[in-house]
Amino acid sequence: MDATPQAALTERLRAALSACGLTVEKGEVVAAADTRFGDYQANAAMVLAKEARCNPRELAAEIARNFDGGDICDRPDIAGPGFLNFRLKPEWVSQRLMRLVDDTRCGVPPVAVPKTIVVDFSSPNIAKPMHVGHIRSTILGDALARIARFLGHEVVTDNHLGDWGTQFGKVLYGWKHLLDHAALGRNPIAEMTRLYREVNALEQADPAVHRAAREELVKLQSGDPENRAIWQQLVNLSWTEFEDIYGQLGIRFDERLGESFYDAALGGLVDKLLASGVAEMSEGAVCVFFRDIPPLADKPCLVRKSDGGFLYATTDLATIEYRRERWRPDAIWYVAGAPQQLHFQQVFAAARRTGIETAMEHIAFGSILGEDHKLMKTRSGDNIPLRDVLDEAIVRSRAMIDEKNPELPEEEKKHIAHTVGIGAVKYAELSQHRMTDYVFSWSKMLSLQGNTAPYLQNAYVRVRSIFRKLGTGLDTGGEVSLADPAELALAKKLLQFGEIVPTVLHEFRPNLLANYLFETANAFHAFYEACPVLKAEGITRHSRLVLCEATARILRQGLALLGIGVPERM
RNA sequence: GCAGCCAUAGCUCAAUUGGAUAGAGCAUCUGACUACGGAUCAGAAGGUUAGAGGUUCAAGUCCUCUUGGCUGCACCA
Repeated sequence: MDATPQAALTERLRAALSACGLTVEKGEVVAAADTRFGDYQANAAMVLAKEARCNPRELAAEIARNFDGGDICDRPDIAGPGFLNFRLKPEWVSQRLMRLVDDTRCGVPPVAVPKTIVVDFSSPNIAKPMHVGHIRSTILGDALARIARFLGHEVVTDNHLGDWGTQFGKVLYGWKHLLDHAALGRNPIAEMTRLYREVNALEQADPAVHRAAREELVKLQSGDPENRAIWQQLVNLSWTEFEDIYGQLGIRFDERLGESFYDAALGGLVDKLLASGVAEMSEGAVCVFFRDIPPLADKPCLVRKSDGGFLYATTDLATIEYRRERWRPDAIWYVAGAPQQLHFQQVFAAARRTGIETAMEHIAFGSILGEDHKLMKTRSGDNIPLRDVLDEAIVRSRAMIDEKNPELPEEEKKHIAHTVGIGAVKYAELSQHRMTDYVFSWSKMLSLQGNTAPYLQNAYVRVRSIFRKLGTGLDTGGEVSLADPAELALAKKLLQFGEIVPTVLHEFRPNLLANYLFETANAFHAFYEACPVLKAEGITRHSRLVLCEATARILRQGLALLGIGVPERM
C-alpha cells in the first residue's frame, strides 16, 4: 500500500532536516492552502528558525538544498517569510493514480494501532416518537463508526435506549385506564404518546393520579409481572417503529442495551461507591463531589436520590463499568447534544475516581433550527417526527426525478428517490461543523447545486454514464499519462483521499470529509468540461478513463463512509 | 450568581487546528461548448472575522476583558 503524498513528502522533508542537523519532529508537510503556491507546503523553516537562531528564509534555503524529492517532486520553492512549497511531478501523480484505481482502500492507510471503540449514539426514548432532535446523534454517530471501522479500529455501536425511568409510571397508568386499542393498532407510538400526555395533564389536576402513576412505576421497578409485561410490550412496539426508521436510514447497531439492562447493577454500584469513599451522603442523597475540580466544585454528581431512586448518572456509570468488563475498550464515544455537557463531565470525572482509565469523549453537537432560527418544532410546539422528515425528503426527491428523468422505470425511480432523499438529509447534517446550530432547509438540502448530496451523486452518475456508453469496464493495465491541468488537478485531489479520512477522527468532524468530496466532485466536473474522454484516443483516452474510474470509486467510498449511497442513474 | 457553547460576505456555511491575499454555495451580474447527462463549467461583485487589549516571525483560530445570543447547574432522562 502506497504512502499518501503527504506522508511521502514529510518523510523526505525530515531526511532534509536531519541532514541540516535540525529537529526532525517539527517537519510536517501539509496540503497547500492555495494551489497557486504549490501542491504541498511546509512551515518547518519558520518554526525552527527560532531555535536555530537564524533567518527563516536562509534556513528554508538550506533545507531546500538538502531536500531530495526523488521522483516525487523537484526542489521546493521558498516563498513569503519562509514557506517551502512543493509541486508534485506529473509522472509521479500518473503512477500513483494507476495504482489508486486498483486499491480497494482507495489510498487510505489503516491505522498503525487499532483500538477498540464503543460508540454510543441515537438512544431514543421508548414510548415516544423519534424526532428531528435524534437526527444529529444518529447520523453523526453512524458516520463516525463507519469511518473508525474503515480505518481499522474495532468498533462496537450501542444504542443506549431510554427504556427505563419515571415516564413509564405515567404510561403504565394510562395503559391500564385510558388505552384505545384501535388507535394502538394504527399507530402505537402516537397512542403511547397520547397516554403519556393525558396522564400528565390528569396529574396536574388530581394528586391521586400522580400517586397512582408513581405506584405503577414502583411496581414495575420491583418486578411486578403485569407491569413488566406491559413494559415489554411498550419496548417491542417502539423498537419495531425505530427499526423501521433505522432501516430507512440504513443504520444498524451491534448492541441495543438500554437503561433497563443496567437496573439490577445500580444498587451494588452505589454501595461500592460509598464503601470506597468515592461517593458520600449529603442531604439524604448519595453524591460524588469534585471539590478539587474548580468548574465542578459546586456541581456534585447525584447517584442516588434521598428516596432511594437512581438517576441518569448512575445508569451511565454502570454502563461504563459493563462496557469495560465486556469489551475492554480503549475509548467510548458518546454522541449526544451539547446541553448534556455537564452531565458527561460529571460522569467521566466520577468514573475516573473509580479508577477507570478508558478515554471517554462527549461528541457534542448544536441544535437544528427552523426557518425562524428557533428550535425546530411544529406549529403546535411539538418536535417534528423524524419519520415525517425522511418521508418528505423522499417525496421531494421523487418529484425532481419525475421532472428530470420521467422515462426511468418505476422501480428505479423509487430506488433513486430513496438514495437521493435520505442522502440529502444525511449530507446536510454531516457537511457542516457539528457544533454549529444549523437551519433546516429543504430547498438547500435537496438543491442540485452547491455542497449537497445530489451534486455529489450527480458527479458519480456522470461517470457511470461514460462507462455505460463505453460498454465495458475499465482495463486497468495500461500506462497513464496526465498532462492537462484539469487532469492533474483532479488526480492530485483523488490522491488526497487517504490524507483526509484519518483527520475526520481527530476532532470528530465528518464535515472535513464532506468538504473534500465536494471539492473532488468540483474538480471532476471541471475536468469533464475541459477534457473529452470518449472522443480522446490512445493513452490520453485511457488516462481519462482511469481518472473517471478513480473518481467514481472515491466518491462512492467517501459517501459510503458518511452512510450515503449512490445511484447509477438519477 | 457559577459554568459551557456560539458570533465570519445580504442569506446558509467553510477555513487542513497558529500559516501566505479569510474561501464555497445560494441570491445578484457577465460569459461558454448543439453538450461523453446543461442536474455543467469559467468569471465579476460582495469582509475592520461582534468590540477592545495581549502573546509572536505569523491570530478568524491561543490568553484577558466587554457586548450580544443559546444552553446547563444536586434528587427528570
